[in-house]
Amino acid sequence: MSVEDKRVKRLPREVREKQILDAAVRVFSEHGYHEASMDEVSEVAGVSKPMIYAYLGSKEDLFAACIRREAGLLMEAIAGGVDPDLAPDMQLWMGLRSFFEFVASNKQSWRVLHRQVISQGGPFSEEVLAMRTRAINLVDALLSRVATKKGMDDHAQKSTEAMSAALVGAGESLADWWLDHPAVPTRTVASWLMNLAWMGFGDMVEGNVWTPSAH
Amino acid sequence: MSVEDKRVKRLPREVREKQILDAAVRVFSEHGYHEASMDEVSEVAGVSKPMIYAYLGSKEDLFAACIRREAGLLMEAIAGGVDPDLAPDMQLWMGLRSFFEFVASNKQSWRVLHRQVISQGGPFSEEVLAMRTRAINLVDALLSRVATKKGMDDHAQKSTEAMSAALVGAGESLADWWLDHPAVPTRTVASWLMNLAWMGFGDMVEGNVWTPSAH
Amino acid sequence: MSVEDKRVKRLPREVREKQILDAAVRVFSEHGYHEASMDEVSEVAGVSKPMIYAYLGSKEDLFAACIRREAGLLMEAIAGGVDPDLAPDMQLWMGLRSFFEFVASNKQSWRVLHRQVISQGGPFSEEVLAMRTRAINLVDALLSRVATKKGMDDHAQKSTEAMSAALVGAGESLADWWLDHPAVPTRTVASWLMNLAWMGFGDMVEGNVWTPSAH
Amino acid sequence: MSVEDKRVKRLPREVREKQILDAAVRVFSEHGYHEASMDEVSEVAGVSKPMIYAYLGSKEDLFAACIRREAGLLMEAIAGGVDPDLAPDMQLWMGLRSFFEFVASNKQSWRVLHRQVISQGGPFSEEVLAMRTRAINLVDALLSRVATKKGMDDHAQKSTEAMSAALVGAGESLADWWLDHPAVPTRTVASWLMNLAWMGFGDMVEGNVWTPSAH
DNA sequence: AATGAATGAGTTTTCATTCAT
DNA sequence: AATGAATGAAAACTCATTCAT
Repeated sequence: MSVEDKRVKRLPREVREKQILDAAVRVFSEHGYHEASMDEVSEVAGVSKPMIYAYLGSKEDLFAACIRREAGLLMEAIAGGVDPDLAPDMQLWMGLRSFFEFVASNKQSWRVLHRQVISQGGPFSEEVLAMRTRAINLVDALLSRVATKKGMDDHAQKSTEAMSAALVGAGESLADWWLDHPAVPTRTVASWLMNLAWMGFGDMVEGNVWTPSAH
Repeated sequence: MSVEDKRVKRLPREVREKQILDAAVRVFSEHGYHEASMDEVSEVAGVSKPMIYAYLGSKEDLFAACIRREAGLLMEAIAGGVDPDLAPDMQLWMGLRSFFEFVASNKQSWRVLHRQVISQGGPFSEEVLAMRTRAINLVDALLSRVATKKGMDDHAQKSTEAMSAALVGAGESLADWWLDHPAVPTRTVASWLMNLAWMGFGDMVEGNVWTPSAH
Repeated sequence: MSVEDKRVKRLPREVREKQILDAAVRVFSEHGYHEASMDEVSEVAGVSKPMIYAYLGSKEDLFAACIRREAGLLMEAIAGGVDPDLAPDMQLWMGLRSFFEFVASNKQSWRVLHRQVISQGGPFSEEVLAMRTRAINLVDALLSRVATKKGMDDHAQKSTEAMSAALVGAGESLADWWLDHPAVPTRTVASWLMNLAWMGFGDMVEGNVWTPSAH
Repeated sequence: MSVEDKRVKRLPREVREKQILDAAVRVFSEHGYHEASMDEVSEVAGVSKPMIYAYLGSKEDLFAACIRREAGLLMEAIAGGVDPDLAPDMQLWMGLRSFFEFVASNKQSWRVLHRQVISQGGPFSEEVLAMRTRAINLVDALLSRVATKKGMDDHAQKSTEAMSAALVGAGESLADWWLDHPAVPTRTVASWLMNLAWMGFGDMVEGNVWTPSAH
């Protein structure tokens, strides 16, 4: 009643910006970038449109700000859950768990991040692709350490980047699947992906590969 | 020069429909559904807008038609490359190769299919999600056969669906990565994903799983 | 089955024109001029649009042709029901009966005639107003004869035209009311209007008028 | 010159809404609903189209708003001119005078009200038919009082509704005729219709009816 | 700091009409 | 005689964006 009824006036900029971003994340996550309208954002935020433009800039800018903030939160959550002194496999494991935990408790954030991820070429590619690339690089770093240690040959090493991309995609897809199957516990989903990543990659590193010729 | 310069007149409906669909796939793949305008489609197709509406219906209908056609082609390509009498791993392998071959030679088709896949909630979710679901089910069928044969327990069996979703996501992501690294040969990319899928899943089926407690 | 299934080919012009006009009357009477589309007319007529344009001209022309034909039918029906040698009141009575009979058995014709009657300024004013004027003049002629005979003064005579307009409007409105109350027999409706016209006008002619001063 | 030349800026909503409605009434009365374009309304109103949609909704809504406003004015004018304590004939007389006075001084209002009245089936039938029905009921109430007092039999009583419809139609038609003959004074037109109504109906109530058999 | 008022520029969609066969 | 193919032109409507207060 108090929140919706009477618009609070004269708030400091910081607070207003947060209000607006919260509303924007909600609206973008519900309708997607294109179907979302600035009118709805302003309504949900309880703030007039000119304020949005004054504080956050154009619709595109606003979306970018959302992505940045939510991506930052996701990355923090993962980084916070991982101890960089642990062995790579434990790091991956902790990272995956943190990722799925984040998705579970921040569905809207996840949606807004993931929904437009694919749409290359759109007006916001940069923000979104940058974030995705960061994720891939993170995984790549871990995999590379393992590969190097095990003395993997050049060709195989070059593949870690591709594997990382594949794993990130697997994670995204699995997270989506999970949203439709909420009964599955976090650690179960995480362990599925962990196995896919670790065993699949591990075998490969060890030269234990599937080949058609074997058949 | 001849196709673009001078509008060919009075073509039979079939031909025009194909022209329009071709143009639509191109335009949608370049800009995405929302940024694409019917004006541009009509221009690229060399056909006036009323023809588009007369033959293919609304923008949404047109997009759905694109998805249906391209998804059909992709599925045909895969089905055509797979011999259902082979062992599951060989089927998966052939399927993956066909998939990547299709992506390589039909970049636009792939983009238009993949681009909007994530955007749940749009007006065309149905077409697009249906296609994705078909893909997941296909993989699931293969994985399940293996799991059953190896006497996997119930819990693990239940996971095949999730694994399939993850693998499809991995495939999509890897295909995207590949578009940026065209030097990599088809069979290499395919084998990477094959290993991830087969070895990762195979280990899991055999009870050879990674667990945090081991550390 | 035969009428709808297979378009009969190579019919003489007269027949085609009738087909088209029939369809047009039906379509116009159902949707009104503006909501009606040439596509629907052509479909209902079982004739391609170019034929319509070739035979009947533009949409406006087509509508005018409908009005002309139906108005002609109505006028014929009335004229055929009236014996010009009778006394004016009997002529009016017969005319009214014929009018209501026509409305009862040609609802579509009536609708297409009446519906757009009011819309002065539209593209078809002329046809439609001409028809209405003819009707008013017909009534006027009858009323004038009576007025003259009864030695009505100039001022009152001048009023017959106005009274005729009023009576035509009353007839239209009553016909509409009747369409919603089909249980009422034709002669009852006709007699209501007859009384309104004859007694009301008759009193007036005889100087038996209502005046506010009397109260 | 000042109103049309320079667009007055930043007016309160109320004022703009009135401006828009005024313009809409004018445009609709000139071209009718279908031929009128929102572009023209916006131009005449001196307001951009988005304002129209923001304040008054769709074209249909706008038209409905016009009808409602003008019908309200007409009804008020009539109600304001009638003393409900007077005898029925005086009420009818005062009502008719008020009606014609309104038509005389609000030609546009009358046109916009009357023009589409007939077009049943359009998207706005409801507004327009509702208004007409109100008018008919008003007359019916008066006529019924008389009929009851004079001990009219059931059958005849049932006819008052039809007579009311006829009289309303007569009034509409007469008003139209009058627009083309502006020299005739208001009270003359009103008295014509009054006589038609009162004497014609009065005779009927008294059993003084015209019958064909008398001839 | 904050907003109601306002719009330019675009979108999808439809329809009367005509050409080429 | 007859039509499938084709379009120019315009209509309703929306939205991101900004001005004046």
